Amino acid sequence: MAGDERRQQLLQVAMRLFSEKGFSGTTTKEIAQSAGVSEATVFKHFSNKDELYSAILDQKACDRDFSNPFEKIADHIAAKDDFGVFYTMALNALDKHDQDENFLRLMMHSALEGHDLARIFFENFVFEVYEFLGSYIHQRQADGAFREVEPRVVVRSFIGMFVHHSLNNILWDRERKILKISNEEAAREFATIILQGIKK
Amino acid sequence: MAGDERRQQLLQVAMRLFSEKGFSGTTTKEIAQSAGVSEATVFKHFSNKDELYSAILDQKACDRDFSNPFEKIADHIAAKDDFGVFYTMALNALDKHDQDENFLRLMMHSALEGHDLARIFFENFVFEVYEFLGSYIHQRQADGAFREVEPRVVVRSFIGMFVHHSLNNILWDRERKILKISNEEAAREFATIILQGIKK
DNA sequence: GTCTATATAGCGATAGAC
DNA sequence: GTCTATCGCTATATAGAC
Repeated sequence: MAGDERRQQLLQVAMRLFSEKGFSGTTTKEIAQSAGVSEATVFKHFSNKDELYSAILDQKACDRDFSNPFEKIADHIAAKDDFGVFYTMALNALDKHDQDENFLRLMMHSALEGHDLARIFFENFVFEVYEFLGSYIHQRQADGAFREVEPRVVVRSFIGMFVHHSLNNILWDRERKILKISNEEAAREFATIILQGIKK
Repeated sequence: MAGDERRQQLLQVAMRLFSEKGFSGTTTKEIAQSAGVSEATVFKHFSNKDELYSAILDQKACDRDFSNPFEKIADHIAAKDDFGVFYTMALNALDKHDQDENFLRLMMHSALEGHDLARIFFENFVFEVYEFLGSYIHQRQADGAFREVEPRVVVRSFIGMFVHHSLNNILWDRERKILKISNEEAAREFATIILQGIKK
């Protein structure tokens, strides 16, 4: 296998294992075995275990997916389509969490372990969401459409709904037995609750 | 130090370390050093590392704190004081998360690592909250006070707000710089949003 | 109840052949 | 680019003295 190809494969495998068992809970031996190579090969591609995490970070940091939601809701923002803004935001996140199940786990592990991965994600993406959505809420308050609440509290409440929902699905309810609901329905309910909750 | 006393001390130390670094990220040596004893002493009190986790589980499982919120909101339930129910619920959780910062971290680590601790907590406590609060919402829908929404979706949305808020505080905003808000204010906002969000 | 000393195994990482 | 073999270290756990 070509160098770059192998490197990518190892990154994928490491990402999956780190997301399942955390950094300290994953051994280089497991990574090697899951990739079907020897441990020595792993260390030829990444000089040490930490570098594997850094490589994941580099890859995720460059991932333009993070800026996607803003593009997706730009039209709704411009049209002051409140429901469209919140619904699209939630649905986009829920779908992303479903499509890449490991992502949330990886972030949670990283956050708890104090690794940079989650911090970077937070500073580069979550922070932007607060700014972006917060300023929209502020604007709609000026319009007289929303009541006076600290916009960041609203953003936190809203993000809490769908992040917690995804975490529940991943951690306890993978088969969706406790709460059988599609992402579309969930996004609709969350958007409806938050909008009704802050409207004037 | 007496056997029971030492045992309790070791449990406290282990709980703190597990919550900070997870189970696999914590060494028995660290536990011993933090408690000011030798490793051998740790293994005299707990025959192996896993038993330390089990002992924590036993202790937490017996913790009657978990049933507290229901008692605290019983009056509000009886009086159909909607705001009181949701406000007290949220404030109680936020205060508990503040008072025992390690608790949420321990639960998250445990959940991600697939240990029993979080599962037991979920089945014995969280599940009850869904039942309890869910049936109250159902009742208030029958009263015509709340609109028709799946009660469990409402419960999930609401729990999501304050759990996510606590997680944010613990993981990123320990100094409360990003969102400076007291637990009382937060609980009030969350309760207001959810109530306005589901009222008829 | 606690210690020092030690056993055993697994971890991250390297050397050197192919 | 990959392997086998191996190193040094640390982790869990035990033995046995005090």
